[in-house]
Amino acid sequence: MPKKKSAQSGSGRPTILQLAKLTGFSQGAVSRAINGQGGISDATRERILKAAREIGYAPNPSARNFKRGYTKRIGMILPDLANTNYSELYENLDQVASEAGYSSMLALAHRSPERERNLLLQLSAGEVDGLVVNPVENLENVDVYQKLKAWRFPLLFIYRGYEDQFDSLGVDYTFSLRKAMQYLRDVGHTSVAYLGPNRPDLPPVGKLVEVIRILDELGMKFDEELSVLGVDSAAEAGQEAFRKWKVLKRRPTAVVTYNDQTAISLFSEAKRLGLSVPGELSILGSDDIDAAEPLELSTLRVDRSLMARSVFEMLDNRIKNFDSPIRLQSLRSEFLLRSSMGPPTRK
Amino acid sequence: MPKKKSAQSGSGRPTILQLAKLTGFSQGAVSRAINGQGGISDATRERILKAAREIGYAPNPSARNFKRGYTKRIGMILPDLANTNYSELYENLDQVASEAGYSSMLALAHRSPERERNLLLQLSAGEVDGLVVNPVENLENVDVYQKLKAWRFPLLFIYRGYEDQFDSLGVDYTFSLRKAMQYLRDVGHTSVAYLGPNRPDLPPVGKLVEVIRILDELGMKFDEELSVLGVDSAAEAGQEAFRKWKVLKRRPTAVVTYNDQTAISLFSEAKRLGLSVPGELSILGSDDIDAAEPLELSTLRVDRSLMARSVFEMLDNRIKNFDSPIRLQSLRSEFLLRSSMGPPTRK
DNA sequence: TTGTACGCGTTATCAA
DNA sequence: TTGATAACGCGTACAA
Repeated sequence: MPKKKSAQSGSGRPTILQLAKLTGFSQGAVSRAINGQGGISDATRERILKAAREIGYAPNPSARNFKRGYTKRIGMILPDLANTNYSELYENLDQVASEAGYSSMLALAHRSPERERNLLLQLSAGEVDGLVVNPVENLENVDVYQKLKAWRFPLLFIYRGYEDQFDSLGVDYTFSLRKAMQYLRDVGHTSVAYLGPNRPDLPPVGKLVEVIRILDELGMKFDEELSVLGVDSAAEAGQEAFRKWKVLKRRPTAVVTYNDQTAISLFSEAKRLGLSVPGELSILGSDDIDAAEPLELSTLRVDRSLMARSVFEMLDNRIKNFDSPIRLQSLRSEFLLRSSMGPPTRK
Repeated sequence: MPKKKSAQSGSGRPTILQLAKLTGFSQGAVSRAINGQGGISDATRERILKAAREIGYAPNPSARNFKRGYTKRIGMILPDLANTNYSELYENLDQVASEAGYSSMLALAHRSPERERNLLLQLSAGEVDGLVVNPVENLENVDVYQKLKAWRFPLLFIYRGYEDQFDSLGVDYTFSLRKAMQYLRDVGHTSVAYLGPNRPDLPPVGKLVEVIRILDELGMKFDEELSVLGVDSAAEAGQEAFRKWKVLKRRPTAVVTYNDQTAISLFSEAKRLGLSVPGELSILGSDDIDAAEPLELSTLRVDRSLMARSVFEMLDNRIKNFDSPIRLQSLRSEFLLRSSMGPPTRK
């Protein structure tokens, strides 16, 4: 544990007091110079800033934040950085925030609701001025969200909303999914299966609902029997799917997957078994992660730079005006046709 | 800008004082209870902690860090999160740190030396107890590094060292590269070309040096003429390479690339041109990013979980004992043979 | 075992 | 334009 260094010890970093002593001005003058405020002559500001640069003085952020009561920093809580979706979103948010004079902070919940809870409580206690959260699970930490709201702490949810009580920014897959399904129909597919983590014993949620509804709209069949639900690990989704189809002695001609990782797993397994993609199996992923493009995987993409801008804009607005009305926004995703989708080969 | 809320206003978060008033104990007692220290009876500790949980009290981190003089937090400065290499390394570091009772903080330099400079100065001023840095460029910010050292601030460099003046953790490609080159020789390749950002007008550095040396050792030829140096963008490396080879009317049978992104670009272009990989072109990448595995790209990999553990261990050691001797450590990488490398087809 | 009081480095208010 | 000074919330030394 590093001992706290006393201010007069020569070794530690310089404080505002040392800079004051060095330049001969008062603490207050130095503070005004550093923070670019008025009430100081250009000459003294110049001299103070020059000295600051020379000795490498930077204000102690803890002391500054503590005193100010705000940080000019926003935080983002994500489950992990497992796919490009997250890392690129954060990268963009950091960029946007810094252009607007904020800094940013990333915290990982590592898929643990308890850790999310602690992060929420700690970060909101003065580490950041506002928080954008992709919640790990559904209803685990709602009490904390409510508490933060009662404390007037700005909170924005992404990818999921909370009963219109908080700002939220989601992704709308309806349009892109419809385009994708239309394409499949147009090239000759009549039914489509699904591969994803949805629990088979519960009513369908999320993207699966949309798929079913859209297929119905388009007069196509959702092949429930050949769908593979409840796959826990994206990495093994492909093997699991082919195992099921082997037992059934039947295969779908087209599969919509939960995300690109799942799709790639399916794709790899198909290749391994010597199947032609898209001839014998058309595959649609989702997210457009890095690996999707070189593999020529069709996917659904949301503009992550735009998403970052929206996220920042919404949160910044809530920070500046906490009592403004709740906003529920949705970003449209687009369909990227690549060669993993195409006409089925006739037997 | 959020106005600072006064402590007595009912809306903001509770402070230690409010918790004291609520429970009827003093500020000091509450502090001791929260921090699990002695000098307090179990009964009162119990009651205070219970009340804290109920109202969701969490100590203000700025105030706490400010007072303590340390943060129990480490920081990591990376150029970006462009590849799995970085995001996974940070993810692992965060995990390791939190297991050791630290929190962690990620900052992105966005490839700007100036931004790196500011981050270095700000974060070291009391945001974190130590910093691990993957420096953006070579000698731009050395003065800051020196200054931090003079201030006794713990600093660890990764992927690059600074003249034995700072702890550093690098990656040693010698062994894995030799294995890869041996494999190429054994299956019948006699010469190897290189594709990467190295400036063609300067003496070779980094991995290229190793490649040349190892090929020489193994009695193989480094094909300088067919090598493509100075490629600025990894995404367009493949096109650039084939353009050069078209002019020369000659192609290498095996190419070592700077990293997986470069390799994938080459791979994609080869496929687009109808070439067989590895028959007509063997390709070696480096980093083992997510996209490498489904593409069956051979690559060089360093165990990122091990790397994170080493990083933390070294930095933690420097934090706890600043005057311990400098450590220069190197992690061995391993060769992953996948189907992008194989025997050349005879004409 | 408990409570009181001081100071950490900074910003901001007020008087000079 | 300047300098002195009062907080900010917390941890802790010391007094009770």
